Amino acid sequence: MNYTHINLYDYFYGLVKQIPEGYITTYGELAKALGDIRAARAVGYMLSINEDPDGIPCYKVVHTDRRMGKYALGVEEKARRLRKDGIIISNGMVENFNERFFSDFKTDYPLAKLQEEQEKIASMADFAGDRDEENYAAIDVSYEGRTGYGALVYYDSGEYMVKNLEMKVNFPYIPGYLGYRESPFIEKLSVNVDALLLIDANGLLHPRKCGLATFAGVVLGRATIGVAKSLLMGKIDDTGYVVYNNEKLGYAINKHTIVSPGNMISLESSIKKIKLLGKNKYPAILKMVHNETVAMRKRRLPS
DNA sequence: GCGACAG
DNA sequence: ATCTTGTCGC
Repeated sequence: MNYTHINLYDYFYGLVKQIPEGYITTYGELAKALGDIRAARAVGYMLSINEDPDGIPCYKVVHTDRRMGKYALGVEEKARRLRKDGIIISNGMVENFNERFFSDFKTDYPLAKLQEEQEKIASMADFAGDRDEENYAAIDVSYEGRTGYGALVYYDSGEYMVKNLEMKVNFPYIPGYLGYRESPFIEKLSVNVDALLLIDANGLLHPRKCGLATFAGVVLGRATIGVAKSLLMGKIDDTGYVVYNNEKLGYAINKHTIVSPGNMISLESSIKKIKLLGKNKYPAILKMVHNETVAMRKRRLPS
């Protein structure tokens, strides 16, 4: 199945260029123009790694509470550039904020559209049944800026096999949209690997029931289980289930091992599988693949 | 004012 | 995830 492959970095930098001369906006307002306020931190991140500070005027972006915010070339330089545009700065705060606030972005709210797509993908997911594969594989990705270092560790009758993949990413980390960032890695790494896929993320346990494990599972037509290291949403009840809106969407093997079904498997069967892999601990194969991605990144980053 | 916010 | 350019809600 196909899904939207948007370059959110390019789209975002295009929005920043829309801020008119003499105006400022906020991290949050840019996030809303992208289609989701939850992207506010990603806005700051994308500005921070912007390679063209003269072409893309990130100094025009400030905090919602009027604080000036940070700048790669230093806050002094940010203040200098803002003052040159007629923005009044005192004590690190924007004084003429209301008069100079720009929010009229020309946008079609891409993240809002991706949310609709996630709902559609979730409706195609299969959260029922057992799996009888003996073989399983785990996938993870580590990052340095826009470069992702992905790995797959495949277990087959006593043997471990490793695959690696280095790729540029066009989508930042935004809570709730991990599928759009990491699915390309899962797609390429899992080719010709006949195994149940363990994904370092959630599946069903997601605001739109479309965490990375589900997203990639449906898109690739593969069986997946999500194993996250922390809670995205919901509460762990006294029997270990993660409950959200009175629905059991996941299960906490422990505080740092949160299981939820991805695709072609039930929650109960997912729990059984992960418990089999390592008693009540985080599965060793996920630890292995994570270590592998970190090693890849450090190899490429001699420090 | 502090926590929530997959990776 | 890395090593830091956020915002909202309790």
